[in-house]
Amino acid sequence: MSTRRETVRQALTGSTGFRSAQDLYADLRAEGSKIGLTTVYRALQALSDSGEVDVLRTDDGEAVYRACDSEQHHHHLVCRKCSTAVEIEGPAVEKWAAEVGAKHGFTGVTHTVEVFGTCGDCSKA
Amino acid sequence: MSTRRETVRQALTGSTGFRSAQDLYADLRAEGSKIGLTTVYRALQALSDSGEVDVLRTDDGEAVYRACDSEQHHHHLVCRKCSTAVEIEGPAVEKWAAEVGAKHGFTGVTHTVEVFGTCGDCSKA
DNA sequence: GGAGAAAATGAAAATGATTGTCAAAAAAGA
DNA sequence: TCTTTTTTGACAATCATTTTCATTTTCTCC
Repeated sequence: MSTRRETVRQALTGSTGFRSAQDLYADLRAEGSKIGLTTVYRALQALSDSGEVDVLRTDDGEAVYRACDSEQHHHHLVCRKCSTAVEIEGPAVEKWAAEVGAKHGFTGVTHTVEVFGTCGDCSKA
Repeated sequence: MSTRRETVRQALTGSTGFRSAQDLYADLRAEGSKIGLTTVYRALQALSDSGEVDVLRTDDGEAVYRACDSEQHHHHLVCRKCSTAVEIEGPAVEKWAAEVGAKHGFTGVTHTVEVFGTCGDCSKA
């Protein structure tokens, strides 16, 4: 468990929203850390491989990460302005995805579900 | 309606799966077309802007496109081996997404839902 | 049909996120 | 402490996508 990985994990934990590697790197440098960009990428890679953080892709293909509270399978309600996210669950969706996959003869069925919108705070502004 | 855009549209229509710009470009060149890569990108951009084709991102961030039969809102069941896709609908999911968004005070709620798996043909092989 | 304006095209350069390389620095073991 | 292993980070390399810009094609009006 390297120090750097821990640094990145904490930077992520301190945020409620999804953050990009570049973004986190800029923040860490801004607050005085001498961490390198490569290391930030490696830490995020390791953290997502181990399932400690969730990853998703923005519309323009950039990978963004989040340290979620729940260890279990869940989805997100993400603000498209400030990227704040709420962890959500949808048992019905899980079942539906599995069924529709099986119905068409697919095996090893998984799914991605993300809900986007403008959060209450951003809606006011 | 330019000729080139029509060329790209047809190339897409001839495929049941999601295709990347690079991929389509290679195919078109292989079959003798003198089209340029830039034009393929521009055509796909225009087609997706007008809603004529659907776009999604692969795990590694590459944009892939598909000419779907349905003009209406729908989702996809995509084979992760051959990328063949089946258009699917899930009224329950639509409702759930809208509700969960509203419950947390989000406005302008949209969602992305994709189901992945290995299709019957690829499962055999 | 032809001249000129506007839109489309494509080659090549630029961009930007992400990954690979490799030598130096830090941590772990003995 | 000395050696081995792991981690780190500067820099270069990749690769999809976008920009730029000059050329070609299409449109439009005469």
